[in-house]
Amino acid sequence: MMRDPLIDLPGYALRRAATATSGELANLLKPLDLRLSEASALMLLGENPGLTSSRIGEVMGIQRANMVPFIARLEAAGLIERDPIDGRTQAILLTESGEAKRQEAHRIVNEYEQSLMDRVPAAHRDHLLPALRALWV
Amino acid sequence: MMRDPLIDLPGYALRRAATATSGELANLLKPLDLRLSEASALMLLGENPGLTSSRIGEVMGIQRANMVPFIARLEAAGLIERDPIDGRTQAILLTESGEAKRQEAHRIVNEYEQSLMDRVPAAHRDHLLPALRALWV
DNA sequence: TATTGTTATACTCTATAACTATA
DNA sequence: TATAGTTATAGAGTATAACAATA
Repeated sequence: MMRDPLIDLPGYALRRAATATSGELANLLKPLDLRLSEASALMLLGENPGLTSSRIGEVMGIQRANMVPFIARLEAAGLIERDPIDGRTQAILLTESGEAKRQEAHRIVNEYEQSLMDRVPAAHRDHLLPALRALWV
Repeated sequence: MMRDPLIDLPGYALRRAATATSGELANLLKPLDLRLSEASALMLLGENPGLTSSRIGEVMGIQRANMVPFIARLEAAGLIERDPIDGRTQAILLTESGEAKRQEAHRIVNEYEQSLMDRVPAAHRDHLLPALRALWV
């Protein structure tokens, strides 16, 4: 009854899939009062304590300028603390409550990621991640 | 030298791939003064003249409330016009200049989508779209 | 001179609630 | 009573330019 010229475009499908799944996971994280990007940062810091703000931004693809309110919110929530390295650089560390929050987030995220893969037909499943990596410069 | 626990998560890779590629295409469309979503709408209207605002929103996953400024901007740019169906419903039609813009956008988008697929290793290429469709509810 | 963190600002996309006019 | 379009508003992510303090 109508022809949709968009659904055959991989880039369009990529955007739709990303916004749909991001919204789902964001809702699962809402009870923790964590945004998606914040949960990601906690997980990154869990494996790499003491990263600087700039370095976190590089890894996660967030610009330095945008890291300022980002880190400030995590600090205000008591999840991280800053440990000065020298006069201009600060190591970011999880607080005790940040580590607890990280564990909760980790469980929710991993469970969701598993459910995502379950939704992908088995024949395509192993191809998804490598294909995505090729697009994500 | 650092372990990134995020890059193995398909949902995370999906977001990164989507934002990276969306940004690239958005830049290609900037000379046309078209946003990504606007180019998509023009392409949709090209195949389906006379869709209502609500219907466009349903197909593209944009909420009714957000369609108002969206359609208003396209109208202000002279790319579409509204043709009242009854007292509360209006068909959206491409103007002549909207159709011209649609053709330009179509060329740029299709070229970019092709380049996207070229970036995906051949072994994974045919799996990408079906995998994405399974995630995009 | 280059880098880290910062301020200020703007734009795009998404989300929610509630209103109006009409079917 | 349900629907199409609308208003208002907020939040999240991204982008750019410019600055201060420090290395």
